[in-house]
Amino acid sequence: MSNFNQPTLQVAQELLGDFLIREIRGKRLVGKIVETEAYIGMKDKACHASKGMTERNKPMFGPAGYWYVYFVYGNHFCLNIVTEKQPSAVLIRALEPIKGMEQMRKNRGRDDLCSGPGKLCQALKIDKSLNNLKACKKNGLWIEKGDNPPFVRAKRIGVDYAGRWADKKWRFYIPNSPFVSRH
DNA sequence: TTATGGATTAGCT
DNA sequence: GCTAATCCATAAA
Repeated sequence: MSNFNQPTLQVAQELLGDFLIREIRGKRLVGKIVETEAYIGMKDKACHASKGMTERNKPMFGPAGYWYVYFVYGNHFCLNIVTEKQPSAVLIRALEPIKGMEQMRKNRGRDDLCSGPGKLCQALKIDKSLNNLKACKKNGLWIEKGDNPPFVRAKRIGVDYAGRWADKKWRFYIPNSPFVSRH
């Protein structure tokens, strides 16, 4: 996946199997993307952009291919890649750790490394300093193409407040992977 | 200036 | 299965 300026559902599906690469002081942490969710436009009540542009969500109103990182529940960061023209993004929910597991384990303080949006941000040291930066090597966080695996689609998680939008099957993951988030 | 609640996680029953 | 923890962004006043 290199062009994020295309329909969000398509980006969310094509990202599965791609590699998320984090480079810190020359050291690389690598994970394969195994779970994503699409948040699409201002009508989608589950999407932060549905309330209009705010200080927090403004990266989604910018160009595709930029990171949208936000803080939730007083504890956790979530990593999204901005897509297409309308304010939309794909939430990266889980990774299969590929490289740099020792460092991830240090960052996390436990063996459960990347099986959730908050977990993978902690494992890869992703925080608001990356917010609204382009996904490229220069910024130390980018995506490289991998093989497209078979996947299934399901309802998004944690958005029950969004009414009928909560029923949209806009979550994609690799079935039977031990690395996807629980629930 | 104050109040509210969340795109979660960890720990416990 | 259930829920406390935790704090920033947002909305209300």
